[in-house]
Amino acid sequence: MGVTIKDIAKRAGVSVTTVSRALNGYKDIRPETRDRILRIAEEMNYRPNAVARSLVMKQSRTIGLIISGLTRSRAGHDLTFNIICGVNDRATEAEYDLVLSTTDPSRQEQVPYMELCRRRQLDGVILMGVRTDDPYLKEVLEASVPCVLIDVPLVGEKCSHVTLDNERGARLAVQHLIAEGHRQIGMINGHAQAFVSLERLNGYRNALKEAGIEYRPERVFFGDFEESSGQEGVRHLLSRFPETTAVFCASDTMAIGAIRELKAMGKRVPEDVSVMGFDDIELASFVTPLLSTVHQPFYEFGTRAVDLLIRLLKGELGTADVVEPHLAIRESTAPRCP
Amino acid sequence: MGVTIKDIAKRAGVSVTTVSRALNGYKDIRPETRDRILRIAEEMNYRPNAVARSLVMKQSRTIGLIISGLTRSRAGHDLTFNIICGVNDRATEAEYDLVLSTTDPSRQEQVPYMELCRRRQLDGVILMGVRTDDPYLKEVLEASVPCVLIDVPLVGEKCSHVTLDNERGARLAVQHLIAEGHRQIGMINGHAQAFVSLERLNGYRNALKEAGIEYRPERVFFGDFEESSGQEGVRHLLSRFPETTAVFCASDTMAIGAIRELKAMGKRVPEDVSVMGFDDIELASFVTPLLSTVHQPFYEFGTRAVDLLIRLLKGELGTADVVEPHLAIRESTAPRCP
DNA sequence: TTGTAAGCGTTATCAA
DNA sequence: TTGATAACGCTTACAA
Repeated sequence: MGVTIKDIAKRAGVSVTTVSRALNGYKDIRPETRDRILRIAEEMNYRPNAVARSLVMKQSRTIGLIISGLTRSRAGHDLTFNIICGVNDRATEAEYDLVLSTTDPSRQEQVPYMELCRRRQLDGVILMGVRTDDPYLKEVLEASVPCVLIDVPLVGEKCSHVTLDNERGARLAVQHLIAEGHRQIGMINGHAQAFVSLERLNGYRNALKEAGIEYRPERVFFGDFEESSGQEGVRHLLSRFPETTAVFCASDTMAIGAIRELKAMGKRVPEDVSVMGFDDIELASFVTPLLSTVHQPFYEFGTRAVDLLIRLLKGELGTADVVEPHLAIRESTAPRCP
Repeated sequence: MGVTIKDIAKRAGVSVTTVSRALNGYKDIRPETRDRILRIAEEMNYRPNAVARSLVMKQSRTIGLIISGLTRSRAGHDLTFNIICGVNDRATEAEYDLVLSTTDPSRQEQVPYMELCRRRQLDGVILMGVRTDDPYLKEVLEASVPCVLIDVPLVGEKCSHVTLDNERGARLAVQHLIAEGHRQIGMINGHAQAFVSLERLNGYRNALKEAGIEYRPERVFFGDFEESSGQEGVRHLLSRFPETTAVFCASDTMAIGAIRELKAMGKRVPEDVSVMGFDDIELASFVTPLLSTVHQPFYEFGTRAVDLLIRLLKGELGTADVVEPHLAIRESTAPRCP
């Protein structure tokens, strides 16, 4: 089937060593010999066997993209997809192959992190979707395989991460609401097992504090990033605090749910209640009203993750890459009506 | 670093052959020996090296998902993502690893199809996004590596495909429009290099023919599946045929563009003009008005593609898997106003 | 500048 | 039931 360097060696009347040297661009080889070998390889339509090479080189030029809970959440589609694209594009540029792998906490106990890496001789791993209580987490830090986490603020010798400055993003969002005159501001957060939820909550608290508004924990509803929990959150929040004029949501998907529920309750958005999202998914620019939100450059998260990983692969120490958030103000927020 | 069967052999006082046999569940081995080896492997935290195994077995238990033009089109996000999820889930179930790879026609001339397969010893490939004029196409049919195409109606000895019955889907869509009283029906098609465009055009023609409505080629605008070409299509169609009361679009994304443009022209949807989409992407259920469209089960395309591939891998002959379309009628279509 | 030979971790063939 | 040994396709000391 496949042409091997042995075949080329035979045809060129040299040893496999020489062929290997020619193919890999070593210079301790006579130019004519090299050219002849290259020509023959071309003629025979030779393709190197990456598997054999991996075996001897002990590295595969392959990186793993491990996504925890891929299909389970509908909320993360746009987000996940764009990260995948970013990772893929940058990995391709850098001539790394990409193996896609998904898990969920239940599966991880049988198939530990390292198994995935070792089995495929992955040079490095990009890991996303892990929760604070995820069993992978401790493995990652101890592991010998370089790893880049997305949205998990961990740094180790062989471990970097990329994430938005979530505290700042949330703070900007709530500051905006406050600047528009709102003071009765509720929050619909993600679940407490996501690092970003905690950070966004801090941003919310800090913005209130700065403005001299009392923080009340009962004003924060913990959902799960999905649309239905946005609806739930609104019901919960508005039944307890009917005076609420603005809601800050930790995801666009929940913001969409919130708006849906507000409409169902006969409230107008943004006239009666302003709603601020987080993520800036594609949908945010299509729903009615258009969503005001905190923009996250997901595609760039992907490319940056690969860059971080490549640096780790070169032996550099782990580091954090925190990207600056910025607001995308559209139609779902407005000055408080007097 | 890694524990190998050699290490186990040494510790167990047997040969590597015996270890291999024990690990692979052969029965020509004394149970006690086997159990002892298994226990030792467990103790030493042994993980098989898939790379070494691939080299000797000449198969990798890996399938390639090759996507042509992944990032270029914004239109295909939801579609592509769901197919990826389906492929991934099913592949994982069947214990195949997945390598993700993207190309575009320009890159293909340097990196031919077979190179990808051979380099990674892929057992099989799932290929999507290819156009009628794609250089990969002839390679695929000649290649020795089993391949499943998505939305490309090709069958070969080692080549299957999965696709919607696009002709039928389009026909149902246009029949619905006709049943609602429309007779002045334009079509905004995808580009002519997509197989599905041709099939959907046939569906449109056939539905008209059945109803005794004259087919006029000028009523068909060829776009590129993207939103902007939906807008363009509407401008084009309505300037020539102001009497148009319904537009059938070959993608939801174009339908959204079409609606946007109609609104900009001061037309109401669906009161003045009905708009029918195709795909049933997530967005279709969020835009205003909600999109009437032809549903495509993308996730299932992914799982079915893997199933087809596995059958090919078992030596079965290539086959077609054509899935039945069904309509999702929402708000963007309505009976023609008298 | 080139070749010999060992080795990467595994499976497979053949004898014992 | 077990063990040498070769093989998979490649890289790399080391020697010539």
